[in-house]
Amino acid sequence: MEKKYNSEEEFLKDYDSSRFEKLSMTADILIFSISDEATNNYRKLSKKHFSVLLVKRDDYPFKDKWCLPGGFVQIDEDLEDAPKRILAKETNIHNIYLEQLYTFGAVNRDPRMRIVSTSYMALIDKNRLNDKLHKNASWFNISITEDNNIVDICLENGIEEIKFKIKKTLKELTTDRYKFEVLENDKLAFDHPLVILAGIERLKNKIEYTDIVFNMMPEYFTLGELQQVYEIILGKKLLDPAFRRIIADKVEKTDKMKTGGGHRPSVLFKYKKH
Amino acid sequence: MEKKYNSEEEFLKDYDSSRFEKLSMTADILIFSISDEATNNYRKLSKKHFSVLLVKRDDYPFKDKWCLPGGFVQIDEDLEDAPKRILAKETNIHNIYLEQLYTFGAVNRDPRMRIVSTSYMALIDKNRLNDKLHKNASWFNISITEDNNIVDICLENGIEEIKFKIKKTLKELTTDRYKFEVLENDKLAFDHPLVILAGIERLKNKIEYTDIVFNMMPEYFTLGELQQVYEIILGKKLLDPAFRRIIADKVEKTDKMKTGGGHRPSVLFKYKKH
DNA sequence: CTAATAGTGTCTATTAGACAGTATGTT
DNA sequence: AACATACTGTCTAATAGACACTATTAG
Repeated sequence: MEKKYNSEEEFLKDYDSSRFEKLSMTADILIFSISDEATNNYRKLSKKHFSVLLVKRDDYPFKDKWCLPGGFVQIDEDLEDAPKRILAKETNIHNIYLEQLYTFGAVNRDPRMRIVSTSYMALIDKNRLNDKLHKNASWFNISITEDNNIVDICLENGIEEIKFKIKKTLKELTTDRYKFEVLENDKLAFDHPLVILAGIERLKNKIEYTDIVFNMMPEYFTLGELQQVYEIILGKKLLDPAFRRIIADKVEKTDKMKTGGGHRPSVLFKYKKH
Repeated sequence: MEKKYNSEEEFLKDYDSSRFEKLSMTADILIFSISDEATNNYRKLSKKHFSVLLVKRDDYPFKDKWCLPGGFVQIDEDLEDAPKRILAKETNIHNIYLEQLYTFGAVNRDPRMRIVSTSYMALIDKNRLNDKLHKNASWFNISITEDNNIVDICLENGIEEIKFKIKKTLKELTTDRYKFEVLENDKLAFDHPLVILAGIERLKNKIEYTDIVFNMMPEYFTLGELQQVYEIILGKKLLDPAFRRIIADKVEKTDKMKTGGGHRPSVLFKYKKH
């Protein structure tokens, strides 16, 4: 029989916080951005890639594998402050777009002990980064194909290639939710393949009904560049007039132009808030 | 200087899991359903309500306040199994729609100690529940109004009324994300006002592009009933022909009819998977 | 007959998709 | 001149919104 208390204070004074075995939490961050690939044809636009920042692990566990930037949530730190702290360490930018993605908590997801991880998605404009990357960090371009509910993801940074496959199976009857299962993965630590996929899907989805893309754009951009970004994230070509109609009220014409491309110059636009 | 290890096994054997102070986790579940309100006019359809299951707290902390069903995540239990276990205890239904909502982790959200809580949203058809509710549990009808970024929510179960207000403030520059702040709240424990709002918003959003509503519908229903459910969740009237066009390929006509309403009988439909 | 809901036809307005055409810089 | 991209006009198809009308039952 439990003891009876007369007030909240009395109860709290007596509370045994070790009644349940405690666990650790980490925060992992998917930092997404857009990369430019130089072209050898002076006329052509530089090809854009959608990329994610990974860190090579120096230490155990998963030594020499790649993982998302992350770290332990401190006992006196709000959950959402952990990714902010890590982001500040990893980049030198302030005011970064950050949103909570999903909390992963399989019992054996970490070999050290029970660790639950809340993942976050951050979107940045790489150009603001002025090369202050952490020494083990590297941008990987993402390519993704899906066939018959098997998702193939390939990440490459010019030196190394990371490939993995994830199987999606319909979980419940009346839902759009899937169960995700990692089929092949040599080079990524933890359950990070799942986190990466979750982030890509969230972004793909949100780009259609929010303005989050602009977090990855420089201050001034051409509509062609913006369209390219939409195209690589959505994974499909868009028709120019339709695209321009849709984003017309999200952008603002400036009096600047982008010239020097071996073709007609393009007007530079700015993001315009609602 | 850290010790150097030669293998993952060696490292793990030596790993000190108490390097960071650990914390506890709970899972809270928003169980949503649709309630019928009896009418005194034999002709009229019974009014439908959108409702949430709350539990009155018998013990400290927050003794005598209402809260969401929830409990501690066990050390040897997958995160997503915790809400399933709690749901099984609270209801007698299997195969319930369950989706992870958000993880709340403010340092002082629980007066006992550091507790991070992952919230889940469950959708059920109350009719399958055959009255096996937990003794302290009760269904509350939800009404919600928003004015000038202040959300007013009122929950009532026929006996008691729970009112609270939440202020939404735009957080970041280029996003749709808000910061939520509870302004008034006497009767709900913890940060559960925030959890409830997060759930309502998620559902409101998802009802438009998924089939989740059908998790709250009985096997056979009329299109009028289905439309009523859409209307209370979206908080607006819909036009019949438009509604029927939209859900046409999600439902299947049966040869059953619903009669006895003092008006033209209605064909009963079933959910049809894509 | 009447109140109340069920269910459909159709017109219009808006939005999305497609294609063709014109414009203009660099080498 | 020619290449590559920028940008626009317009036709058509599909979708959403609105309204009016018919149908059918219990009391």
